[in-house]
Amino acid sequence: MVYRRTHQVVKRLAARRSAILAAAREAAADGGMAAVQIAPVAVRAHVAAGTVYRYFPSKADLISELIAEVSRDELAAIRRAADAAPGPSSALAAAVTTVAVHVLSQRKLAWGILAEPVDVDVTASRLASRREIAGELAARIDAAVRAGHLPAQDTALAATALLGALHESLVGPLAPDNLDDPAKLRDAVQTVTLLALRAVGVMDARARGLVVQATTPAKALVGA
Amino acid sequence: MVYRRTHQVVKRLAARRSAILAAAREAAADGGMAAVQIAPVAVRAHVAAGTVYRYFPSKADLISELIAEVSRDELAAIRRAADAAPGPSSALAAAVTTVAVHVLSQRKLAWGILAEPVDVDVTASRLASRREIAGELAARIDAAVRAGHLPAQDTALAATALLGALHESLVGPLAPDNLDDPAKLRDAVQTVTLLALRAVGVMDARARGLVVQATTPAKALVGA
DNA sequence: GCAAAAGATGAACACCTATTCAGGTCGTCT
DNA sequence: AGACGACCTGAATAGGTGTTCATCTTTTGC
Repeated sequence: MVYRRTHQVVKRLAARRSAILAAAREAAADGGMAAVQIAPVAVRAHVAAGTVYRYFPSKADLISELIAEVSRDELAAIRRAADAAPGPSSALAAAVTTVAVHVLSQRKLAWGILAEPVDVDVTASRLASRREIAGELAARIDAAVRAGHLPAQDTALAATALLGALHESLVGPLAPDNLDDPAKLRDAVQTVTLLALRAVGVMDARARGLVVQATTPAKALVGA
Repeated sequence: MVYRRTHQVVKRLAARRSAILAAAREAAADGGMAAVQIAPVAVRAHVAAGTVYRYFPSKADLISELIAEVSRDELAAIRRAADAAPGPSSALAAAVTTVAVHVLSQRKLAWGILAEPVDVDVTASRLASRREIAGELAARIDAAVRAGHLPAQDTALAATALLGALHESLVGPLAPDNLDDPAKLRDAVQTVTLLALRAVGVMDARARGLVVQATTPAKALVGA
């Protein structure tokens, strides 16, 4: 006798898996990674603790997938914003702004994905996540360099530095804590974007223009 | 009968305390914060595990003091380098270079102090540490702004961003791993310093000059 | 409808390291 | 020297959470 999964069952299994991941994401979004514990996540997903282990070999795998998922979304958003820009410099500005906005709109989640201490080893997926995002930024910087808008430089290092600057200043422990006010929030995004653009060699005056352009379509996101 | 500590005993107690802290620092320097465990640290310091608790109420306190100590050293080095510079812009460049060099010369320790996951809560001392260093950088940026060398800006945010950029690009997970070669190491320091100076508004050409100036006295440190 | 297989359950287990504390040693005062 | 207090020791404890597994429930194939 050969047992075969019914289509319905396949769907239910997939749904459960998603539910568990979603539960983990919710937990992370509102309590940081520390809140991503097997038992509470299981409760949120309406399953038993043991069930989690039928879908993820270990907590480390669960968190790794969570990181990968968030990272994928982030990357897609960056590409979308950058591709919609009229030129390489605008694209870079848009990419930077997108990172800033996303990070700010989900601070706890971002902090958890990026740097919050976790009891299991998730360095590999964090590394992959950073590599993806930094890689995209590097590509945009490179495009601007090739277009002659920026001086030649080590784009990989520059991209990494930009990410560090964005993260530390917006969700790091020294990040201003009064960013609930949308106006301040937008200011922060603009300030940091300006810093980032100048860092890679955009002249001050031009950078200011790019920042304003890039922030305009992102305003809606900030509100969200 | 009133028991009084002999001078000799006072000295021995102080020495033990230092020994424990030093042991913790060594452990962190060669295995990261994860290696700072009570038992191994006690062994390194030639005392019993229980003795550690006669000097530090808890592991969190031990690590907090470790962070504070390293941070103090770092701050002193930054001030020394900056004060020795001929002008505000040079001072800023020197400060940034110093941070970069220090961080690179003790990567594991720096990573541990800054961001490595720890099982106890050390957010307070990490925060204090960042505040001190960022504050110093902010002061240097401010001086350059007042001297008319830089555009007006949110110096606190800028300082934070610079720190983030330095840390992420030099000791973060994406940091190049081939920095054992002194030449590459110097290149990395220069590249990042250049980025940082441009970020706060130093013009490209001038920034390049400042970087070279600032790196010259720091060469010796890089070798160390 | 029924047997066999897959899936789900959740209480019990395992593990790891910070922390404690009863007992021993050393230093201080008379 | 003797007695008392301070200090040190390190094996035992504690506590919290990821993981397992015997048992129950649901689904499949005939």
